Amino acid sequence: MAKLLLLDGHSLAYRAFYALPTDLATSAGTVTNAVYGFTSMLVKVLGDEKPDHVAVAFDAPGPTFRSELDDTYKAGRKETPDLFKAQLPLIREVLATLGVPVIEESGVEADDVIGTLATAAAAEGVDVVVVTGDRDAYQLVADPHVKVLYNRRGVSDYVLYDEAGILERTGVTPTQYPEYAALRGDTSDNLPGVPGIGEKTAAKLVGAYSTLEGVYEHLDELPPRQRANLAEWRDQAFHNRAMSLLRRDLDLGVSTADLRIGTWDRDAVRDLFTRLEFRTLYPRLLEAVGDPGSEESPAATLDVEVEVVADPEVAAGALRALVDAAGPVAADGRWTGREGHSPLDGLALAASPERAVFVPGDLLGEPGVRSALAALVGEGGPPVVAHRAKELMHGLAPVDLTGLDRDTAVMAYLLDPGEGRYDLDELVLRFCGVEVTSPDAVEGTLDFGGEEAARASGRRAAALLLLVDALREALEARDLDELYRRIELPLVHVLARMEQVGVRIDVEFLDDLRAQLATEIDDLTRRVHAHAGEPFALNSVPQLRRILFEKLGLTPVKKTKTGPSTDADSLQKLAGEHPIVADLLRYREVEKLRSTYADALPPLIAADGRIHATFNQLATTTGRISSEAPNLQNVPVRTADGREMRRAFVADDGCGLLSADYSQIELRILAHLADDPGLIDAVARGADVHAATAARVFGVEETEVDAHQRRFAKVVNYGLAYGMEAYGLAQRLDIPTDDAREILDSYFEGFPRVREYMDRTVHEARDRGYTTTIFGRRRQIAELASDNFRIRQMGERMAQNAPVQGSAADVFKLAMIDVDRAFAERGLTGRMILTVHDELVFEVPLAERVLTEEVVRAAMVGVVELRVPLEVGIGFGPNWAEAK
DNA sequence: CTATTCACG
DNA sequence: ACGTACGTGAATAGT
Repeated sequence: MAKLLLLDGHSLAYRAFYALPTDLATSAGTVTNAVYGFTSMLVKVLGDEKPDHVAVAFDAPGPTFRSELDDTYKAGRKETPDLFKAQLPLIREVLATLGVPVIEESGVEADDVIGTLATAAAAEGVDVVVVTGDRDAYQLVADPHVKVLYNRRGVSDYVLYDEAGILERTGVTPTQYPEYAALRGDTSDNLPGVPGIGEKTAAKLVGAYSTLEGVYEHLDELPPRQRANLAEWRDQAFHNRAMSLLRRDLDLGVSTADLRIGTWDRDAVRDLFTRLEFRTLYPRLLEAVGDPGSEESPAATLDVEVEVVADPEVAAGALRALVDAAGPVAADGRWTGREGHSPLDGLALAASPERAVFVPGDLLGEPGVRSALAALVGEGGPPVVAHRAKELMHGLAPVDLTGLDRDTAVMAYLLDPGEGRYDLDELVLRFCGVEVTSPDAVEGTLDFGGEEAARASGRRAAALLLLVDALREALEARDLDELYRRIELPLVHVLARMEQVGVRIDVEFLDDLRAQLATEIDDLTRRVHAHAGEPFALNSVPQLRRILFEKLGLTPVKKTKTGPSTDADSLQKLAGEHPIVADLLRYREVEKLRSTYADALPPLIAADGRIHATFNQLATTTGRISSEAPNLQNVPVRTADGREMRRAFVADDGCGLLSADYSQIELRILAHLADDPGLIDAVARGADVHAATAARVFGVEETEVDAHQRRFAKVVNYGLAYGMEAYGLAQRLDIPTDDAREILDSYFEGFPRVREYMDRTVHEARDRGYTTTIFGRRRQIAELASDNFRIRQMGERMAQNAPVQGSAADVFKLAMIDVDRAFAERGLTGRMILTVHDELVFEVPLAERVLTEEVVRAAMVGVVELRVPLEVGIGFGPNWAEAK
């Protein structure tokens, strides 16, 4: 039986456009999210439905019989974004290359074309599947030959409706659907339904009376409210029905036979997909529709022979054999618990994509196996490839992964730090077009002997060898390999060691602090309840809103999506209106300390009395490191009470904590990047950077700068790198926006190259689609191509900030590596324990303090030669609070 | 799962 | 009229 697939091109592409991020773009910056989404939908349904005929219908430009009937039709819709329109020609190009007929007819919509083609084909006995995101197509299912594959949302949420399915979903038959839709209305087409009649009532009425005419003949049988509304909205209802009825009798000049799937040019499709940078789609297309008759087809699945070794002797022998491998050796760790947080349950190793060995976890502890492993992955062994090597290092410890050469997750991060996810399976599919997941790995299968897990791990190790070549090529093509080798790769070792060392916690101190905070919270809770005149959940914003703005009648300052804001900024402004506000602010402060730090830290203390946070190298778009479980980069410091928390972070016996931080590193980076003589001079002169910049901006001697001027300059200095505007400056300085504008203007007059640099940076980012740092780190910024003014503006600020924040991150990471090396060279035993964007904290034996300070400073200051000197501040103390 | 708030650089 | 400085992680409430 023949089968015809009909797609509503416009509605599917539109869904894809909103479902996928617009940073899905080629490296040249062409946004392709709708093209990609639509094409992958097409490939998917071609594979699922295996039709022998196919066509895509588009809405023709210009008026249609519906807009003639109703000049407000679809008026409620937002204007079609340019970013979407620009992708339509590409979609047509994809379809043309694939040989899929595109049909559009002026005066009607895609749905009507589909209605016509479906009706004709069904009459010929052809099965029809209509793929669409438009519910009007439901009416076509009245014919038993026709089904609708409805795209509910996104690109992958589909449901296939036959007649029974429509009845179940809507409560009416396909034939009755237009009657039902007429009563219910369709807000997205600007067709209001009858008030008080929703899906349920509409279905009931149509079920009882079949048609609108039937409903209106029996109005007297209905409850008064419904009767009145139906009567009043009678014209609208009939209008709605006329609008949703599909045309099925168009003269399109094509017959079903014209839509038969033909051959397509394999090279042309591959070239097009390459140009669009669709790395996964080609193999998926081959999988879905088969090869259009050509010799060699790329391996879409991975054929790996995985040997599971069960004996220590055999395992050690296999490992020793790998040492002599000609090329790199890939390693994949297997955990049953949380990755990187428990011993390995097994390790797969591969020196070729065809073969892997899997060593079960219990064998890894055997002395013979361990020494063979140490020789394999340690110094002098072959280059090792791994994915998320830091976690593997934890799993292998005490064996050192000194031989690590390539961490594919880190490589993928450098290619696109905005991606956020770097799953091995996805990367291998994307970059190599190969499916890693074993075809015989059936979900839900019980894996008694761990055999399947072992095979999966072996396949991952083998796939790594394919992936690493593709990634290396991509890094080299973008000049990112130097950044990888010099900074990111050595950093993996430094971070792994930091996580293993951890930071010691003074539990007793923390307990005391916790008790104090709890007492104060109780007290404040009582006071706030008394002010409110009733108890309520203090942490609930809705409840607090009701108390403040309804019961107590305070004046809303600014609003959020859901109501007036209660953030600290707003509360501050309300402090004069009611005494509850001061207590509330204090409550928030103390509650934050308790919940986020005092209560959260103790459960994270390990058996060694230390907290081992995870430092994430792949988390930020700018290149910074982040910290989680816990976040040790936001431990309070700005207020005296908050700073107390830092006393809980202590040095081991006989040691102190040494804290070293770069002074104004971002401002210095900016001075360097902008090459502004004034700013370079102000920063280089040293004594007081903010006073020096103020002197230039306000045209006075540095010694004559008053406190206001210095504060203004300081806020501008910090805000500059973020693309701060007059309004933002005004907010922070609590001055009129006009005054802020004047300050900003004279600032840029004093440092003209800074403004030029900012403008240049944005332009370059717009042209290229990404920004770069001193060391070539890239950040893609798709927002710059947005048609939404606000999003585009945000993109401009990101583009201004990313090179500064990112270059500072480059320098800082390099400093971590250099300090680490210097410690080893100088025989220092201090250990790096924390990294906080521009601050490093070390646990240092008291006897080594002086030398360590010297070494740390020298390494940090000398890490890179900029147009301005780098400065480092150092403190030392028994705990983090006193190490400042 | 999202919104709000808030801690840090 | 809106929104307005970048980058994070975490707690809490509520749908």
